[in-house]
Amino acid sequence: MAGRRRVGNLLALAVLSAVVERPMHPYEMASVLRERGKDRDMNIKWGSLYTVVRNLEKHGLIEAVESVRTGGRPERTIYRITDAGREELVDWVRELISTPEREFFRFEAGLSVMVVLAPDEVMELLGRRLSLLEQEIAAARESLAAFSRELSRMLLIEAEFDLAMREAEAAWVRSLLDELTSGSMPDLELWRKFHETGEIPAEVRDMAERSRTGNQK
Amino acid sequence: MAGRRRVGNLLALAVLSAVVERPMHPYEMASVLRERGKDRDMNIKWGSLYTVVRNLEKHGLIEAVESVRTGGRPERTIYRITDAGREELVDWVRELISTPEREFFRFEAGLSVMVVLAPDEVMELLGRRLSLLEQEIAAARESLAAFSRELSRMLLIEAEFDLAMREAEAAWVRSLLDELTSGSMPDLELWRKFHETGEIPAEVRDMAERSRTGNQK
DNA sequence: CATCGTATATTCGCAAGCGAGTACTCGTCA
DNA sequence: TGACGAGTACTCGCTTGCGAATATACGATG
Repeated sequence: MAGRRRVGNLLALAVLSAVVERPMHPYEMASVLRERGKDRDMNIKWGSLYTVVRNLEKHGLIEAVESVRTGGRPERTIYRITDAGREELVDWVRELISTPEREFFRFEAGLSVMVVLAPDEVMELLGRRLSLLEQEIAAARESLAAFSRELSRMLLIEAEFDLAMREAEAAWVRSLLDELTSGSMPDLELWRKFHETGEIPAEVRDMAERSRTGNQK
Repeated sequence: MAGRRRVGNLLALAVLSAVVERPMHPYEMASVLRERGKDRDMNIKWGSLYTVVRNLEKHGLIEAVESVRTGGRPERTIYRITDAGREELVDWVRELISTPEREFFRFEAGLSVMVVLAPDEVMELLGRRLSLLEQEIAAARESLAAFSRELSRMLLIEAEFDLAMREAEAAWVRSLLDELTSGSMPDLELWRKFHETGEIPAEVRDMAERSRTGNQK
């Protein structure tokens, strides 16, 4: 999965951002990252931690400093970041911030095959989505407000972004739902017919077949 | 990766949505899906096609009908959807539409570690992102308009969603950039200092350490 | 009719990812 | 004092994902 990154997993970014402050052993990285809520910003699976650390070492981005044994615990290997690692970290962050990447929302996949359901069911499902979204937004807003009282905004910027995206999604769903329920969405009757008749409309499919070429990106 | 889905890869959803119309062999599924632009709605890697098809068969969601040989071409196995497959398809779409799932934007990961860069650099990078986003949006808008001329809106709904999300992102970035350049973002001076001094501020980190608990979800 | 490019159709093998398991330690509460 | 639960620290092994390779057919072109 590397792409241009030698270790592609975002957990590697998190690890680098931890060891850049001081040398640590893997379990400590996990604690630090958890404490800072990084597992909420990235999709971190702790099962991958040791694999990722090993790969980072293999590529010279971090290096083992020493192995200490405290009490009877298993031996812990302490890693520190290398110059190459520091460079990778900075370069990676630059890229993540400066370069928009196509995100594939699971919702989008759902929308793109929604015609397998009846329109009325879709409306109901969208309604459910909207109300769940609203709940989440309320909770997120509240928790953000709570944190803001003791934390600089700059450290909460990701949470603000996340909130903004959810609000945008909710707004979009709301407007789609309006169009569907008010009946102002074109071809809605056609769609409904398919589901009473049974199957997919040759005419529309043909249209689809025809034009699909030369899209952006 | 399955979760509750027996075959977790979204390519499996696409495959099901293709074979629900008529039996096909794998390569034909690929052509059909490509033609319909499904590879733009989901993050499809064609290298996974045969693995996914095999897994779908293994779980009884599709089944082989026959193997035909046309000319000297390699033998093609034709699959049709089963009742279980139809059920899975419908249920999956229901879930995708009704249940919002936390998406992990790569940008968010970047934001969450942006403090490793100097504030002025971040502003520059955000500027670059914004202009790239604007280009993409313009292109997407244009291509959507082109398609709309010959295609029902309902078949372009995903593209509309995608566009809306990008617009929301652009708006958010623009407003962040404004706050940073106008200097209205709090603690900006503190941040700048770190980078002249050299390192991360104990005070702020401590704040961070303290409060992180009981977030939403 | 030799050649070349494009479409057809699939296989292979490595490596990444990660859920689940292991094993030990320490504090505490009865 | 011994049992228990929570935390510490890591390992294992299966599965999935996917880039790259393979091999043949077909039509166009010189």
